[in-house]
Amino acid sequence: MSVKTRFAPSPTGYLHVGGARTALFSWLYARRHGGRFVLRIEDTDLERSTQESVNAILEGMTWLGLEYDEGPFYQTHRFDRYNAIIDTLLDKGLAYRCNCSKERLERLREEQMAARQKPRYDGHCRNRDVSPDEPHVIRFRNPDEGEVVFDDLIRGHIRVANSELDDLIIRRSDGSPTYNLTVVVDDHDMAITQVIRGDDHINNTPRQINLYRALGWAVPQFAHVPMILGDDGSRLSKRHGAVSVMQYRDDGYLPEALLNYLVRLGWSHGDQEIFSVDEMIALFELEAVNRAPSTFNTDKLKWLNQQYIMKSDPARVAHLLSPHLGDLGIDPAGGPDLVAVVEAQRERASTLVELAAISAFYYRDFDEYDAKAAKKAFKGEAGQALAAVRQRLAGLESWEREAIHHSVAETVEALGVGFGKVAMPLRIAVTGGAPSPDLDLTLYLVGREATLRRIDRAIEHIGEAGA
RNA sequence: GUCCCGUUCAUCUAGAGGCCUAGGAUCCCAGCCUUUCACGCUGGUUACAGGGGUUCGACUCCCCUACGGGACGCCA
Repeated sequence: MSVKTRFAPSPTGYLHVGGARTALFSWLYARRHGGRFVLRIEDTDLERSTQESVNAILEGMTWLGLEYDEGPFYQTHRFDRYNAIIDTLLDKGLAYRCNCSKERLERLREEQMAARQKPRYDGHCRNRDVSPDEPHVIRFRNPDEGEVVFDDLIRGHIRVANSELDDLIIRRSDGSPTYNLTVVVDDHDMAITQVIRGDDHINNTPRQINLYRALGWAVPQFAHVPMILGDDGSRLSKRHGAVSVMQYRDDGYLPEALLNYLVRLGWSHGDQEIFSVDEMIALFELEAVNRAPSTFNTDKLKWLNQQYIMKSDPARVAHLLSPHLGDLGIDPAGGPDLVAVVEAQRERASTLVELAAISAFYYRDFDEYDAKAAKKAFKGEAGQALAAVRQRLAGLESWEREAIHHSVAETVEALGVGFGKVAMPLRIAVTGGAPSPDLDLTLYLVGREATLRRIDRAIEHIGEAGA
């Protein structure tokens, strides 16, 4: 049977990093085995599901490049199918109507807790033959005896006694089907071969297996991936900072960097840290996924992001950088070639937001000098050095790196000082103190006009400070 | 409370009984490189949760304890 996996989020919020990793693992498994990947929207909770959330999830999947082969399917479009299955179960006596009041259920629960027992429905309505005409829910008749055993592809052998389970509700009193029923019907109907999902579902699995059996369906394989924790060891949530995948785009991360970070969170292939998407596909194994939950670490994500900024095609980085420059009010079209700027600055930033910030000076005069850098550079004979080098730069026939370099070198020689005495003030004068590459390259990219203008400004600044 | 699952450096992880005086990566520290900042390079600090077994030998197997997480919804 050919492999088919799925990602089945409920649209009650944005796509968060935990869901994204589950989707990634599922997607990788399908790609690795030449199978198909399905996207299914589990929107049976009419109260909380929203179209905005569906859009946000779709947008996140697209940004990460997790393209699906089928779907998105919506469970709300399949109610007839679910109801048909429920009716079958009812006819066969494998499900029954229950009209227990919330009060009774609440009391039962409290009694069981008090008696140090696991709260579970007591089967009160199993043989009461509740009329279809009165308000009721439908419960699945879970087996009383025996146990459910399954081999989780990640967790291994798991066994749960049926006595631990109870008769779960499969249709609400408003007539809508519930999760545990719909997920089974869908995974069966869509011929899912490996159910890869978060391990918060591990306790649901035995119930679902009982449903498969009652319906006479083949049980798929399961793989429960551990969850992602925040830096305080609790389940990752908004209070830990960015959890929305799209937030990472806005914060200047490349999708492939996030993907690489996510794939290494809970999975490994020896000592390898950097994986292209093709490598992930070629090497991914569910068997190598860790059983323990892991903590999200932004420092490592940043390092990976920097690696990708440094090694990716500069034209692509430039393309992704543009909107971040736009956020700063900069239109790169009005200055040096953005690709050249990216090549010059790329190893100095760990996010595109940082890259934009340290590259702004190529496109516009900065507001003020970095205090520390200015203090260090604009002292002693800095003014004279700047004036001297300005003269040479102004007289250059062509504005080329080599010529610029010679101008600086000649100034250094003429003044009989160390290289830094000229280079430092010049660099700060032109960049304001922002991280920058070789001086000649920096000046070349900034251009003659802006360079000379900024040198004059620095000389003036030094004069004011000295006076 | 009951059940399920988990536990190697601060963090992500390697380790499938001897290869382990536990390896890699991030972070941190020191040094080198250097006209700034980085990148890069070199080195350093730091871990098998605890206790019992099994074994000639245990990070690896078993048990208990502790700690952590999850589930126990007419949520998914």
